[in-house]
Amino acid sequence: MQHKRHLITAALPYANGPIHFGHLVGAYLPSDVYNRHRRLQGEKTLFICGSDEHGVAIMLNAKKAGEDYQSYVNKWHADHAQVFKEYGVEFDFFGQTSAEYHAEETIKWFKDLHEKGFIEPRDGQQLYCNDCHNHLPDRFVEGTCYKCDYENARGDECPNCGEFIDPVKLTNTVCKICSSQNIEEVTVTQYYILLSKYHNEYRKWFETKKDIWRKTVYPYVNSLTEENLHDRAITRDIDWGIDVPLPNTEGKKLYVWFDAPIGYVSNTKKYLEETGSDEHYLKDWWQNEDVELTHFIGKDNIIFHAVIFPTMSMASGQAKPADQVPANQFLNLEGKQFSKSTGHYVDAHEAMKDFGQTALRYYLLSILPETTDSSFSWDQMQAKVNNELANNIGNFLNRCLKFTQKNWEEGMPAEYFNGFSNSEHGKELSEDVKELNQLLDSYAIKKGIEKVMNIGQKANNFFSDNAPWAQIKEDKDAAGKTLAHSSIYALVLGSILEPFLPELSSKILNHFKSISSDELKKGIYSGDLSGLENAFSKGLVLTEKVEALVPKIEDDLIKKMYESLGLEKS
RNA sequence: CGCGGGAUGGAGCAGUCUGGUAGCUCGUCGGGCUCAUAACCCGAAGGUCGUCAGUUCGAAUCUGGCUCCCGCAACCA
Repeated sequence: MQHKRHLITAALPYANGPIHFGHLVGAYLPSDVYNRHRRLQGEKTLFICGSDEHGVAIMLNAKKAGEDYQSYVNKWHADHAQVFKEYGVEFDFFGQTSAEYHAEETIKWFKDLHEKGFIEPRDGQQLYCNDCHNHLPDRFVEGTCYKCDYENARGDECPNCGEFIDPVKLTNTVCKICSSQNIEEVTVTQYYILLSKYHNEYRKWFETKKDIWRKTVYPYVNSLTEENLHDRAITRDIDWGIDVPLPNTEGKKLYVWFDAPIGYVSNTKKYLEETGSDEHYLKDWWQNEDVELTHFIGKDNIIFHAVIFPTMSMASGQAKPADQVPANQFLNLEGKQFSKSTGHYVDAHEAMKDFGQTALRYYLLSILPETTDSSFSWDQMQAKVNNELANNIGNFLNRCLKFTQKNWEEGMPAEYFNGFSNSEHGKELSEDVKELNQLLDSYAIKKGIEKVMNIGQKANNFFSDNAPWAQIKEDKDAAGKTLAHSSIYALVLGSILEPFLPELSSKILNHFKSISSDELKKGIYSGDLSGLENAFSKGLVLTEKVEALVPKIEDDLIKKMYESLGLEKS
């Protein structure tokens, strides 16, 4: 089925700390590339994100920072918005789950699921700290394992024997919030979402994804859901979050992971309202079968986007389930995990100041962990940016544009541009661009940017093989034709770089602004070069000053990066 | 024996579903060119595809065991 609309979401960043390269490669850069790609194909897209602002972790850190919850999350929300701006990640809307409009939407979902019999209260045993007065979920306690007597068993799993721990059975239990041992077991009533009731319907839908979803996603979800779906508590006894919309539930809030994914929906609604659109967020988007819904996430979020949210959506009838969940693996830094606390960490804002958007987007996109965990290395970033981006693409543009400008100051005549689209090179270029489209259609973003580099290499080869510097001594028209056709390569490169490196793309296309049109751009992007001869019917005059488009990364800067990590440059 | 993914020339990765001369980018070495950001072009060296066993005429690819790395919901974002 050919989709006409694309609803694209990127994982809601948790408003509890900085966004680093791992988050960018996991969800934000690939979703941005995909969104720009679909837009350039002329398809209608909606790219939605927002801050995820509830949950116990935020409460603890806000308290630690001595701030009230709202201003704490607002601060991180603003910081994240700034990172996205710097890295050129352009959401149509970036909302907040602490906002009133989000609570309204979430309550609607809760009531709907409740009325349809998918939510019910259950009594359960829970630990409560009498010193800091917190209910203690499993990750907030430690104790002695009741199976192997290991003393530092976590509340969810014993690292020694691998047993899945029931936290109320631990002995010598310690509160991880305040280190108190004054912990008691209390009986609490929480509301559960009965995912198990929807197991058959879920599997029926899920099994249609067998040959569509990535092999890092489908087998994993399959193993989690084959037997049954676990009912999950979706309320908590805390004082930050959305109130449970039922009588006699004072002090209970909705669990953060219940409301967070609904944020995609509420933010869509808010966006359409704010922009004065006459579209309806459900009928035109979330319930529209002609919409392709894609969730870009990291592998840690698979269960929520591939199991729980689709089930909530289908069971409530509020929304269609995801079409695609192209989850990415993780990114390491110089072979080890990013860790802010140990300083093995790179601040995304600082990196942007030093390297700029084009270099960072290029390197990060070229190491997207689409199939396996990958590693960020400053040495490799320097090598790849300098050798591939600057020397290949950057230098090609420079040599092509400078040569043209120097020898055809008043412009190149139209006839030089004729014949390219039907030539061997033109046909090959057209095929390559079509292949690029297919790669991006199927979420192969890393292969996509490799394809673009490959096209750049071919452009360089075309230039070198024809040697216009030699041609011009014998036959200026032949040299002119080489340069005109090279300019076409430059124009095409500028167009197809747009999803990946929007800043570089617009610098390239700026040289061609006299001949560009939306129609031509769309044609080129789809691999149809037939509009070129008409576009160049008045020839080409390069009026912009030609400068090095991709500056190289100097050794000193890389050395500085290694020093700030406390590592020797290898 | 909980589940899923991964292990491929110096580095980073593709190829594994659908078995048949091991591929890409970077790095290294040799040559060419000089329009260009000391750049570009051509060529070469370098891998028993984690390990052990099996199936097969033939295995990176299929099967089984093992080792190491990453991740993992069931009131934790």
